[in-house]
Amino acid sequence: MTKANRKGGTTIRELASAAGTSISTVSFVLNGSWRQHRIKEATAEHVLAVARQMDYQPNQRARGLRMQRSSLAGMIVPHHRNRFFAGLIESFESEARQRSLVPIVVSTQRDHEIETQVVETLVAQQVELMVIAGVRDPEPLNRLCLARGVRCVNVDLPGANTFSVVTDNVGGARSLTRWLLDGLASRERVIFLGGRESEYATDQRVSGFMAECQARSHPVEAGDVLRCGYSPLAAKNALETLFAKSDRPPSALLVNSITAFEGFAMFWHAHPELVRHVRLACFDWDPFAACLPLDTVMLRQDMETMIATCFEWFDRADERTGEVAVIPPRLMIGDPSESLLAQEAIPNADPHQP
Amino acid sequence: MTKANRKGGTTIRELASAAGTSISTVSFVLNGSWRQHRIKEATAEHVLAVARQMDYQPNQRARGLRMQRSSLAGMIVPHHRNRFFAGLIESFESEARQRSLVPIVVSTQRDHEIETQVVETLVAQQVELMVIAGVRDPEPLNRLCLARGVRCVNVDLPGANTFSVVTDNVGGARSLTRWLLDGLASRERVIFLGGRESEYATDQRVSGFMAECQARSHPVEAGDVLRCGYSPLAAKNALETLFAKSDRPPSALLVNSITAFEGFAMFWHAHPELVRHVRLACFDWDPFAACLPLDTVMLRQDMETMIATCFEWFDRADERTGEVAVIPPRLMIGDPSESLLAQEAIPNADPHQP
DNA sequence: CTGAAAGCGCTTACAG
DNA sequence: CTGAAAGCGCTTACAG
Repeated sequence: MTKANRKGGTTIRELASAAGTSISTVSFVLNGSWRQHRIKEATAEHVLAVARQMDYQPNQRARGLRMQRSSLAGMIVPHHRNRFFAGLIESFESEARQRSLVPIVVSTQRDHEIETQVVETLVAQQVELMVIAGVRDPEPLNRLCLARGVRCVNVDLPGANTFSVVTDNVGGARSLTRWLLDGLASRERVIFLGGRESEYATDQRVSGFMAECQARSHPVEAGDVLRCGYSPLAAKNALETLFAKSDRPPSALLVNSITAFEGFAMFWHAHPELVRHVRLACFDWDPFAACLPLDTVMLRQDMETMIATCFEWFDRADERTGEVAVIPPRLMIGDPSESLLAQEAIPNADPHQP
Repeated sequence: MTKANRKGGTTIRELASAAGTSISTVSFVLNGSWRQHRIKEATAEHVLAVARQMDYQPNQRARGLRMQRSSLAGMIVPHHRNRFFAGLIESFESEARQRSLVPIVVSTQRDHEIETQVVETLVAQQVELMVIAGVRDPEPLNRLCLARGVRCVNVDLPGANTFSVVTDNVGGARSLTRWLLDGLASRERVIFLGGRESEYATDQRVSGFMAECQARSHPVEAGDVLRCGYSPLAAKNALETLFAKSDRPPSALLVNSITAFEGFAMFWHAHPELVRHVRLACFDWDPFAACLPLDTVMLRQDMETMIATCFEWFDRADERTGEVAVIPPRLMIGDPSESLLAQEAIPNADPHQP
């Protein structure tokens, strides 16, 4: 009957008095446990009707306080600007919603300060689970979570003190390299471009690259692996240097990550003639990148399965501390539309633990 | 001294007893109001020390319940898969954080059911403000917010019952069209591609397109405006039809939105020869799209200013119901790197209210 | 200078 | 079949 309060809407107390019953009865009815409490069907229906009429929504914060659960699911990512993280986020949201959790995704700009601050905030909100994606050093963050009893999993870059889920970096890099080397003469040069020094994902991908070259007896020299970082500009500059001073320009390029590929695109835009006949492989996927009129193969990480694997782990109560689940990616060749893509499974994606 | 509890860490009660003082004192000290309560400096320091030692973090849910504020800031977006929404999200996060609010961004897949459900959930969490971005019909959602006293603003698509912030669609479309028509003979055909029938943004952009054509006395026929929707496939199909049956193929193309541009890229990938010499303009921006070796101009919406305008409105307490703030976008010509871009302001971005 | 107490809006034994 | 009461972890008048 009464209009909603100045703030936050109707309370259960107001609802109870409007329905002419006690607070407990309302609570039982609303939470569906009224049969067990042998509440009259008529009473239940009446309460429900009044609730609807007053447009009652329980205050989740009070509910959470009392029940010691928040119904919140937390996730941090470096940013939102590529398909890999966008895909992780959307999968996360969908899995969270399926479990009636409100997904809270926050980006942290790869800044350790912000990462720490955001994780602390989310933990203080008592999120029920936490996904930590794309963080270089997840272990301090894992500790923050675990200290307050929040289960967390690392995605993309693993950590020793909880469960982690990563792409099959070695297998993926091998497949890309295999494709690059096909039909390449052994004197033709193949380059690995992008990624960081002493970083898990790059280490793995370089080792896949090297392994495949070795298997094909394709020579690789020290200067052929350019870990110039992930930024577009750094990749572009590395390419400038490479093509400027080399008497033996590369015939094939394995680009590590879509951001480095952005740098390649910039270089190509500036010097189209230099890279016209270079074979290209990229460890990541983007619909526009896939449309560039170049001989390109891209690799799409399986974000859906990665996130599903996280939630499977959340759902079960088992430990698996330090374990790493390895998810095979997919090669994307040919038609640039995601749905219509020629997909090729990565063979023998053998799980391995660091 | 004591280790954190099984769940949720130390409580203020535990902290008080460990510090040998009362709960109130602890609370005053922690919230910085201890000077006003004339608490001894020594006591304050001691409490702080113990808090640090026990790694105390106040339970935000209890705090929020008591103080009637959540410290949460809500936002909904259709998805995370393009730079426009990614930019809006990152700006939103940054503005929210500057105000000590936890940003909660949830994507809703342009599905009205999900939109409603998510807004209800966020409102039930008593978010302190709400940004509703890219929603076709924001008014029911506005009502949900307002009914519970949550201030909300619409971004991208306006609504009548609150404040809204949109890009200068008319001015932006005019600038793109002006660029397209430059040097085009009047018998050469120019096409508007993408967007929906009877949708605010498309209506505005089409009217900007028509206005500029008229101003230049460039003829436009009925079949030259193809509102085929936003999906890549729809755009691709529209292009197939256009180029198949037309005896007079288009010389210039204004593509409405980056998703429609994806469809163009697919078409181009399939029929490179057909569009080699077509001038291209796109109402949106993407770094890879900007690298395509085509004669292209892109328009970058000013996400930062759009979100800043929302927060300015949140900060002040004024009404401005039904008002629409119009934010000028920027033309992006030439160098594909975002930071190095040749930027050109859109002239006379005159605010207009629907 | 500090503490005991009420109360934010819920849930859930417990008593009848 | 239903209600009164305790308590989740905080903040803040109020009393001393």
